[in-house]
Amino acid sequence: MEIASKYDPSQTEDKWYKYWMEKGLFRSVPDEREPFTIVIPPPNVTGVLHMGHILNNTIQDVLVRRARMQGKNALWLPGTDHASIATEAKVVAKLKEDGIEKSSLTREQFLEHAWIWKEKHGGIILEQLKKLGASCDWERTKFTMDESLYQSVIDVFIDLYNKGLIYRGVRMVNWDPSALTALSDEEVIYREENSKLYYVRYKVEGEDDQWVTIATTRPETILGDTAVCVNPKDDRFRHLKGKRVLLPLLNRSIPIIEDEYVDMEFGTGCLKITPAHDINDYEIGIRHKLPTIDIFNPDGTLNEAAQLYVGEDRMVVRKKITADLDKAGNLVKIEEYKNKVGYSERTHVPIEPKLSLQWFLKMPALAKPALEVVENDTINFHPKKFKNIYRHWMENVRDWCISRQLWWGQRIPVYYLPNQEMVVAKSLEEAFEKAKLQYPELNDLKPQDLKQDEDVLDTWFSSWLWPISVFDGIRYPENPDIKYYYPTNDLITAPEILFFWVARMIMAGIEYRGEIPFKNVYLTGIVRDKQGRKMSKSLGNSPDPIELMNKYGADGARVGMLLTSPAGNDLPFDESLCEQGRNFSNKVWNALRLIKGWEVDNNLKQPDTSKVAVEWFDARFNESLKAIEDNFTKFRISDALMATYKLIWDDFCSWYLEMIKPAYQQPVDAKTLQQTVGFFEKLMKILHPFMPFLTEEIWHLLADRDENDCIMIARLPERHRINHKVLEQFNFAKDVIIAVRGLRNEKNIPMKEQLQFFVKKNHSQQADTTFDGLASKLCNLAAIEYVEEKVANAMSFVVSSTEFYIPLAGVVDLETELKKLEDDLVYTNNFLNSVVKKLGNERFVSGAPVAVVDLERKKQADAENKIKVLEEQIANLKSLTKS
RNA sequence: GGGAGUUUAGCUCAGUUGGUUUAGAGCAUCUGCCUUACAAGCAGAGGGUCAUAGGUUCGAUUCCUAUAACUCCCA
Repeated sequence: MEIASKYDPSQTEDKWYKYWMEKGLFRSVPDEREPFTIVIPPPNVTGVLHMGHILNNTIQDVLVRRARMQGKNALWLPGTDHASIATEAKVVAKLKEDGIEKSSLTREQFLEHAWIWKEKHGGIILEQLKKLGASCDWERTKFTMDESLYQSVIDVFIDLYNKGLIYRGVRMVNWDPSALTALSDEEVIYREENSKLYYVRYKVEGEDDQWVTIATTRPETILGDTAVCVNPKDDRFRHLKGKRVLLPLLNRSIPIIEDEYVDMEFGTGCLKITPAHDINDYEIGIRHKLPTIDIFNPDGTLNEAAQLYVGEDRMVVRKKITADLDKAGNLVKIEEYKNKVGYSERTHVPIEPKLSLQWFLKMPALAKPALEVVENDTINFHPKKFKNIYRHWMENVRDWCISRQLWWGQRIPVYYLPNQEMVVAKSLEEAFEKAKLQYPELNDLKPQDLKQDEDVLDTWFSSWLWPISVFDGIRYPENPDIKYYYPTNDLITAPEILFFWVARMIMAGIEYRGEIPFKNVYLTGIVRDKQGRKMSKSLGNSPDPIELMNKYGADGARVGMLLTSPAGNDLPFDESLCEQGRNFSNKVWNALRLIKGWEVDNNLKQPDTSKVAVEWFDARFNESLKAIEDNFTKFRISDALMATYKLIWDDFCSWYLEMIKPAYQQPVDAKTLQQTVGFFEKLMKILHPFMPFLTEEIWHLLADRDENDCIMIARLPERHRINHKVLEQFNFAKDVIIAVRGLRNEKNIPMKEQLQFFVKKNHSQQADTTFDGLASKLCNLAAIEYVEEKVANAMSFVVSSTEFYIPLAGVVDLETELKKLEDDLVYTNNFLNSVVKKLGNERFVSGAPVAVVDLERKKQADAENKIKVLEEQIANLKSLTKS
């Protein structure tokens, strides 16, 4: 069979994915095996695949494929998130393009459009994940607005309301005047801006020509001022205590109050207080029982309460009021000023702090057990450092604002009655029945008198149930799926949403299952570009993952992402990483080519060299396997991959295959071939979770297999005892081989030229000839001869305290040889000194553990032996140069 | 302003309760090779005052304190 010299992923990847799907290999149903479950962090329906998804989903696929190959019943459950605000913004924009205003539609009409949009665009990411090789059980794909998940959210709202944990209250929220909704803090982006600081003077009431000057970045909010505040320690304003000032333009009388909050150094040390439009002012307002005057309409224009500029936009008013203040003689000066302004992540308009009636969930009682399970390591974070951050947040947790002024999402199941009361119920019918019972005085109440709350719930209020609701465990807590798959095993997500999502899932898990939702949380790094900026679509600094996969193969891209992404560390992405992944694919591919290219001779006996090679590689394999397994238990995925990479590239390809490779056009013996194919299969199994496509292709090329015999459902190799002796023997031989190669390199001796080779053991050490045959083969030595005397006219080197000689008349340069030996001697002497110093220290010898002292003694003996040999050689060479 | 974290080779990172040859890996760099699996390759080499200053200890990259720089979170 002809095998191309370059591996071509486009010939294999789609083919095998289709094959796995057809065979139903991703499917999981409960059975008697141990389950292994991962639920996907559901991507937004608005999204397209970006580099963060590639990283995150590759890690999940690695873990789930490995678990499957360990014989567990592995389920990776996929799905998407309805992403309230992002999706609604997209749909609104799309409608606008078609000439439709959202305000012209009813709620039902709008939702119809939204569902059409979702059906069309919602599955893009999941389709793209298939190209990555994601081994999800697609038959179980869920969406946070599916009927069962929607109803679970409503049930939970009602339950928490009945438990007294949900309440309605006034709070300062981040208001998006364009989307007309409250935003969570994480949906606000702060940008440093060049703005202006306006100095405005207020006249002191009842005084002739006394003024107080304040500094503000937002002069338009003056119309909502209800006080002026100074620091009680500030002597400059002592005389103003108890007085009042007149608001410019309106001449409203407001008090001068004192509060420690005021920074005496900033501006004039005198602060205007607008409780309705600034979070700090709001808190001062509460402390001093100030009235609040809300001067803005929801869309950012001024309302009647402002008295002036009514109906005009806040940005326009800022210009107008500045001019009017100037005209009225109130404007003192304007300074250039840099400050941070919050913008809406979705609509990019400046957010407006706004007082608003919202629904809240009380957090402290939910947070307490959720902190405990992390503190006592029932749930483990990887890396551990996130435990501190988590604790800090959970100890300072604030109530959760769960309402959003949107249509796309789970509508709040609260119904308002004509008598200003409300009932909470699953449906209008139920609410109606409840209302009649609770308020019999409303005797002619009709269903249409009930008005359901217009708002929907925060998207996180549905995703915090995800690990339960995907198995319908809220509505049917005893169903077989939830009982089998919950709690899930590992959650892979980004640190940015540790609080908003992870913490809340833990709370929901404990509240509704009495059990944690997952055992391990692996926090990935953030994918950044070379300048350290987060990769994002808006910056346009992200490569298209699909093109990346086309260019380097999905396997190559997966390896590229994993290689330099230790948990929790940011990953400055570089395409060359994927190139490295592709190169590795090709290396593995060519190992296959080599093996498949050999003729087998069944009459041939296995050479001793191959027998030794097999013994060594078996030991090396088990040694690496131990390290890889260890890395996996610690969630050090990139280290596990690197260990696998080196085992294959360095140990298998560079050493083992060279050891057993038959001479050109010579056949290989059957036993060696069979053992080598066995090794290759084991290596492919270990590699499979990282590079699923390549390994499946090779699996089927290595042997004729039954159509159901796929590597993705094969069992991982078992680890056997490690033969440490052969590893030590090899390490010595390896040093010798590298030294010979170095000499060839240095002296320009081609590989073809065979070398004479002499070995002189010292200090009555016995020669170990186990690897002699392999050394001869790999270095092209004529023979290895053991001698008692030094060899003259030869190049030489020392490994440990054994001398090696390669006689080569003409090329030996005594001066260089001498220099090399002397350098080596200096190094070894320095080393010996450090050891001797340590051992000469009385308190070290008596204080350090015996094993440590013994080790130092052995180092000393080794170094002394080597020094003796080096000194002899130097003396010998010196006598030659003289003569 | 409060809290957390980071600082080890040109880059990205390991370094597991302080001792495992005067610190390791991958990539990059340099040198020599188109050697009949692979130039997406082979063989070899160089490269670090472990951020700085103190302290504890027989011994510190590792523990403590201070300083500096950067990052993130909260306000």
